[in-house]
Amino acid sequence: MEHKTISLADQVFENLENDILSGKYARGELLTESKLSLSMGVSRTPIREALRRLSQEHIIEETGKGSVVVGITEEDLRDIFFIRRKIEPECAAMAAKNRTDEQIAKLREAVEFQEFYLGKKDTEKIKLMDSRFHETIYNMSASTVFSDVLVPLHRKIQKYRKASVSNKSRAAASVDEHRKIFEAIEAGNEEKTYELFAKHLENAYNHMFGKEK
Amino acid sequence: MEHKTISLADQVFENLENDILSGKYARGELLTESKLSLSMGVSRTPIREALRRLSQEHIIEETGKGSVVVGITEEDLRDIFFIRRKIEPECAAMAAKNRTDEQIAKLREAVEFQEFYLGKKDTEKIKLMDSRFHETIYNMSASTVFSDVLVPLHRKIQKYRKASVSNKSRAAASVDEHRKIFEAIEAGNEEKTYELFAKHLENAYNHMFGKEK
DNA sequence: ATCAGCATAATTGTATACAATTATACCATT
DNA sequence: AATGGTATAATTGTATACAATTATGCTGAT
Repeated sequence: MEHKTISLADQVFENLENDILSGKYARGELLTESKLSLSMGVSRTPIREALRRLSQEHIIEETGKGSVVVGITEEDLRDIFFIRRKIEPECAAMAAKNRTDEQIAKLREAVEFQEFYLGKKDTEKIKLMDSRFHETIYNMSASTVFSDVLVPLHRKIQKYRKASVSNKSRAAASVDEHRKIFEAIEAGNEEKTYELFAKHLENAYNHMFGKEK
Repeated sequence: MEHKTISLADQVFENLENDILSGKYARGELLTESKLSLSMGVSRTPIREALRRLSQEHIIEETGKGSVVVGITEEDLRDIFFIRRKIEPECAAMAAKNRTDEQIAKLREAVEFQEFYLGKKDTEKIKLMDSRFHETIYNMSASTVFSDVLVPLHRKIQKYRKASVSNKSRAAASVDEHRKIFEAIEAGNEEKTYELFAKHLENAYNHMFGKEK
């Protein structure tokens, strides 16, 4: 049993990020440390920490007198996809190059779980495994720079309520693409990984915004 | 006089980031909150806040028992340049599109100061104005996503001690390129801005790592 | 001499107390 | 009624106190 205890600050961050990106807290709403402290039942210290992290990721904006909820706009979504399409295929290719057995196992597991939950039509779990798939690849690249850039971008997209991958057809296709990407990474085929990944992101983009560009 | 008072936490962050990226604190060194608190003469609270931010940018790594200095490696530099070359020209093109008079004025000022300090051979000031030039462009893009990604990347490069733009020939060429980029942005010419910027980054990269790739 | 175990110290995590700043509301004056 | 000023309250910034965990070193037994 080596259960890593998660700090209150981390939990608060998780909850707040979720509540904001999922729309529970509306854009423009004002959050204060005291009220959050009261409503969440923890002291201001962990609250402050979480707010600072959210502020750094531009999910809220600290005004000096409360924090205003910013959330994420459709324009943000487009920018995020633009950046991901420009750099994430390269990151995946690096993963194919630097892969370790342990990471390959973890990636395979993410794919297999996605296939399993696809059958169950459990979209929440599918999204969870989607995060694991992509973040595992970020780690496999062995580049903290790529990881630091891509993790927050992916998290924002992932949790955005409108970005529901609930559309069944896309979900199935997406999982299928993950399977093929996984195989390319496992085989260490950098070029193929790059191309499959670029196509994967293009498809996701087109599905989200429509074919017309 | 509306001097925005800078919080202790911000100052601590600035100082620590500088000390780490400039090499004062060596890679692998262990920082503890108590010692920093003592040596900097402030309580642990602002220290913690600064450490968290540094950790989020992977400049240090929190181990649960002190924070290990990570700094920035040459591999990081390459990754940063890769990403910048992929997305920063687009950001500059957006700046050319969304420019405002006020921002144009600020950008012009940055270029003119650089030209002035180039004559004075004041490399520190040149670097400072280089930061202002690039960060102004990030702001002009009016995209928080691009800005959030690019600002930390540029800061890391900027402060890296080996990345001294002290080489006179490159400094002169760089300032000249800034001037031309500024003119393209002022004119609102997106395509030209994109191309000039791409070339600017390519030149900076080649100067730092040598032509061979 | 070596190793186990326990006491001690060092460190982070959290809560609370206090300071400083800023908004707000109320009251008095015109 | 409008305005200005002042007291009050709300909020963040900082410091400190306390809790919990973990490393460290010492002591004693074999």
